[in-house]
Amino acid sequence: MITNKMIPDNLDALRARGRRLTRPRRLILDVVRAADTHPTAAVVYRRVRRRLPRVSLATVYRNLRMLAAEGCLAERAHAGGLRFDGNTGPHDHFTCLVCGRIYDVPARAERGGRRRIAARTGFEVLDHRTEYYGRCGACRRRGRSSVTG
Amino acid sequence: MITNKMIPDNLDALRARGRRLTRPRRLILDVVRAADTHPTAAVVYRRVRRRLPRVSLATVYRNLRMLAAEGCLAERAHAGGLRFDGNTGPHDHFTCLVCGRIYDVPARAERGGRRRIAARTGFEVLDHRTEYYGRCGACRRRGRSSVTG
DNA sequence: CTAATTGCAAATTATTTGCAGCCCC
DNA sequence: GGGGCTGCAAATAATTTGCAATTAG
Repeated sequence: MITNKMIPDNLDALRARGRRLTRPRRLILDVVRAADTHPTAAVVYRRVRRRLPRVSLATVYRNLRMLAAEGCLAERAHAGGLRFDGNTGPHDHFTCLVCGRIYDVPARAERGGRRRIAARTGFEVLDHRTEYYGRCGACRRRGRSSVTG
Repeated sequence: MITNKMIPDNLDALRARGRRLTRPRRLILDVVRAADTHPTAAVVYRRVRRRLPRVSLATVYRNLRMLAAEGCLAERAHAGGLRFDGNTGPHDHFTCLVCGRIYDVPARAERGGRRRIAARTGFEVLDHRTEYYGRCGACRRRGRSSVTG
């Protein structure tokens, strides 16, 4: 089990870089970190507004982008828009083709795949990421087909 | 080396499904298949119009989506918009962080990663895909840093 | 204090849709 | 010749930006 307590709170590092820790900013980061699956900007916006109703969508977008640039969270392009991931540690993703939810799964062990690509292509490989697709436990139990919905 | 000759020309299969092989449709598929890297809808649109200047952007979008649904090409969400891939065989991708180009690379051998995920999560894993990130050969030779551009 | 940050509204960008006419099969 | 397809233009959806007012440090 991974909790936020185990992840060093890089808010102080942010402050050191001249970023201010405003109420909306803290809350946006909290919401993303507390999220079960990987929320879109719109979802973050709705959750943030439950506690701070004056926050604008523009502020949510600005902060999500800034926090991603600062390494406090990860930004990922998806069909239907960007999604944000409060887990910055190494891990892979599983996308349920039925319900669309995206789950974190433990990272696959690295067995020289990067080196192999580099050797074959002459490219400099700096990072890699694996995505899995299928049917999650909940949808499986409900007997929902991944094709017919 | 994989060539289009080895991929059965599923245009006939399309026709069998009641789809018509119009001039724009053929050309759109040709353009995507002939593309070096993975074009956006806008890029496909520009290339198609070089040969068929009356084609509209809406037609390009409609056909890209339809051809993807029919399995003639693959659609992938990326920062900056959707991209399309004429190579429907199994392969992974390498994204150059300097120039943004996306290259096909041979698929990593499957070593039980899917089974492992299934065992740990109880999910039904149907597919998986690995993305590599780094600096491509051209950008490397030009000495462009992946950070400073 | 004062520069970063915000809310609001308007601007961009990406993608989809409605519909009358066109053209594959 | 009839229904799928197309072009055009207008509609949505997603994201960004300008700017005066606000606020953290």
